[in-house]
Amino acid sequence: MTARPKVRPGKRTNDPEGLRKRVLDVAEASFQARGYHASSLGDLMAAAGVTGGALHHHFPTKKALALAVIEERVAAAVETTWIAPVQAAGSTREGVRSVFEAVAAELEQQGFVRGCPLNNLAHELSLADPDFRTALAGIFSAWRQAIADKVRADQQAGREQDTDPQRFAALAVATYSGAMSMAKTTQDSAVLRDCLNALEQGVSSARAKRRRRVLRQYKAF
Amino acid sequence: MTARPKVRPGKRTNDPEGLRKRVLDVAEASFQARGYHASSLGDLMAAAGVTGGALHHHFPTKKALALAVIEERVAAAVETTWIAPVQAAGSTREGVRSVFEAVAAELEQQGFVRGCPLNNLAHELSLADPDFRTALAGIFSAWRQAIADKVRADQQAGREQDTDPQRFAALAVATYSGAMSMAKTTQDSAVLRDCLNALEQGVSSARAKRRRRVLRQYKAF
DNA sequence: TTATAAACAGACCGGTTGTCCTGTTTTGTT
DNA sequence: AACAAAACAGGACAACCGGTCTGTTTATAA
Repeated sequence: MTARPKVRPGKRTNDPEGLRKRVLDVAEASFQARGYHASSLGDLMAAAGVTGGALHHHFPTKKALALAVIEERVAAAVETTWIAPVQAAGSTREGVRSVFEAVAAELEQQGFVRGCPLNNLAHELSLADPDFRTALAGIFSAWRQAIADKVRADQQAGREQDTDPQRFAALAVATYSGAMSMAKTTQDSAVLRDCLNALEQGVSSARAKRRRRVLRQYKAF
Repeated sequence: MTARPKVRPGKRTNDPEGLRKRVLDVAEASFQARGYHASSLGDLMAAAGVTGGALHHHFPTKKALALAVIEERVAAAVETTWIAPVQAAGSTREGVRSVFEAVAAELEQQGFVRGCPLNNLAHELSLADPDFRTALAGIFSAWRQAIADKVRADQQAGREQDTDPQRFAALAVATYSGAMSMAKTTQDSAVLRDCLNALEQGVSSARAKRRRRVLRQYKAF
C-alpha cells in the first residue's frame, strides 16, 4: 500500500517522434477549440498522456509549443484546405468556389463551427508576441500569394484580364476569414454561402452582363 | 516611517458611475490590446486605480465585466464606426467606402493596428461561453442588418437593383473583418485598401465599364 | 438625528499556472 | 562492455489568478 511504483522499470519504449506528434495533435486541437491562453499545459499533458519532463524535453516553453503548432500545423492546414485546391482547380474562381463549398459542407455535416485555425490564433497572438505575429503573417502571405499566382495563371490563359491579382487575393482571403469569423460566432455556416454568392455575383457580374448584352445585340440583328 | 495611512479618512467621495466608467475604459482597452484571458483583474484594478472591493461591487465576476464591455462598448464602437456612417451616407457603396477609408487613415496615422474590437473578442470568446457568443452574435447581426437596410433604401431609390441586400451586407462585413484580421497580423493597413478596391471594382465594374465604354464611343463619333 | 443601504477598502484563500530540477531509463556509439 | 547523450518520469515551487470575506465610509431617506 505504500509507494507503489506506477511504472515498473523495463516497460518504457522511447518514441520521440510519436510523442512529439501526439503533443502537437492535442495542442493544435486545444488551441483551436479553447485558444492559447485558455489551454493549460496540464490539460495538454493529460490529454496527450505525456509527463511534464517529456513535454519540457520537446518543447521547453509554452511559446515554443505554440510556435511549432503555428509553423507545422496551421500552415499545413492552410496549405491543405486552400492552397492545394486552388492550384489544382481549373481557374481561380472555380478554386475559390470549391473551397468555400467544401468548408461549408464540412461544417454543416459536423454541426459545429470551430473557426479558421489561422485567424483564431492570429487574433489572440498577433499582438502578444512578435515571433507569433511574424509566423502568422507569413502564413497569410503564402495564402494570398497562392491565389494571386493562380489569377496570373488565368491571365496568361487569356482570362481575368481586368482583375488585379493581389487585390483579388486579398479580397478572397479577407472574405473567407471574415465569413468564418461570423460563422463561428453565430454557429451557422450559412454566411459562408452568402459571402461566396455575393463575391461571385459582384466579381463576375461585369463579364456576365457584357456577355448577356452581346447576346441580346446579336439577337437584335 | 511606520504604517503611514494611505488614505486618511474623510477624503473619499463616492462616484459609482465614474468608477464604473473608468473600469470599463480600462477593460475595453486591455481586452482589445491583450485579449480577455491575458488581462488579469489585478492589472485592470491597478490601471483603473480601483480596489478589489470596488471592482467586485460593480462587476461580481470577470465574465460580468466582459459582458458589460461587449454590450456597452463593443456594440457602441460598431455603431459609431460603421452603422451611423453607413446610414448617413448617400448610398451603401459610399458609406462602405467612407468607413474603409476612415479606418485605414486612422490606422496609418497612429501607426499601429489593434484590430477590430468585435472580431478580437468574437474569436477568443465565442466558444468559451454561450452568453459571450450570443452577445457577440447580436452585434454582428445588427451590423449586417444596418447595411442590408441601406441597400434596400438604395433599391427604393432605383439603385442597386441586382444586389441582394443580405448577401452584400454579409460580404461587406466579412471583407472588413478579414481585412482587419490581416492588417492586425501584418501590422499594415494597406490590405484594407486592397480589399476595398477589389470589392468596389468587382461589385461596380459592370456599371463603371459600361460608362467608360459609352464615353469612348462618344469620342469615336 | 437615525436607520439603512449603497459604495468602497483591503486583506485573504484555495487553486492553478508555467517552469525548473533531479533522477532514471533507454538508445546509440565505440 | 563501456560510455555519453537523448528521452522520459515526476516532483517542487514561486508567482499569480479570480473570487470571497469582513469591515469601514459615504450617501440617502425617514
